[in-house]
Amino acid sequence: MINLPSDEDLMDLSDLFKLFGDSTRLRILYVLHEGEMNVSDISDTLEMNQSAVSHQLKQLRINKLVNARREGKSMYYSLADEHVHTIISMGMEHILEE
Amino acid sequence: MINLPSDEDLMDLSDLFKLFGDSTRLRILYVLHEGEMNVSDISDTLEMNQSAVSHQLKQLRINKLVNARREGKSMYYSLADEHVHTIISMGMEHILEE
DNA sequence: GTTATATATGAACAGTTATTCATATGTGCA
DNA sequence: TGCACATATGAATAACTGTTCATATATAAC
Repeated sequence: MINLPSDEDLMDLSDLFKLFGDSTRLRILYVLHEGEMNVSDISDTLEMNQSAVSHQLKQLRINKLVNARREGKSMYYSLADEHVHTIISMGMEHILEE
Repeated sequence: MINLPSDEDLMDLSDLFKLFGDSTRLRILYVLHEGEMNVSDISDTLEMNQSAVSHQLKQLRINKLVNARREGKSMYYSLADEHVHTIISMGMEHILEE
């Protein structure tokens, strides 16, 4: 007999991985791995539309992959969790191996 | 200055994570973590359409997350890579923590 | 208050994707 | 060869998702 996680956990888990399944969000996570950064600097660094960045940051925030803090007019984002780095590293190992 | 992976690597990486971003494929991977299994048994275990399972297995195979071998009329699938297990475990830790 | 800057948000559109159905291919056996 | 079983595949559909544009909200300085 096979011991599957509950449907709820499976949904949560696939929702989590969906976040990593987009190269834009991966780029944002890579940038934040260097340290916290505000929205305009992220947009400039990645040469992306501010609105697109903001939409993606919202998803990352809701799913607790990043933290946000306000400083004056700016919002600074940072990685929330060491798992983020581990998951990306494992994935990178996989694709680079062969 | 930030050291981003190449665009190609980022695409490969997001494509890899997309595979984990679907609860059907996660269920298949969980089942295969118990050991190799053929397509009909996977379909029965997960109460899924045979065609749907086959389509998903094809994606997993193309992306080298599973191996396939034929035995008579049946095709037996198994996990291809220890990274699969590590990635899922890290994800599960993340969602269960809080 | 007004204005400028920074970020967030809603709606719309285009592109992608999982599932289903029907059918094809492959294998074993009589 | 013919038939049954196992799996794969192509097309169609429905649902989802990322980006853009326009605009709203928030903060600071005046």
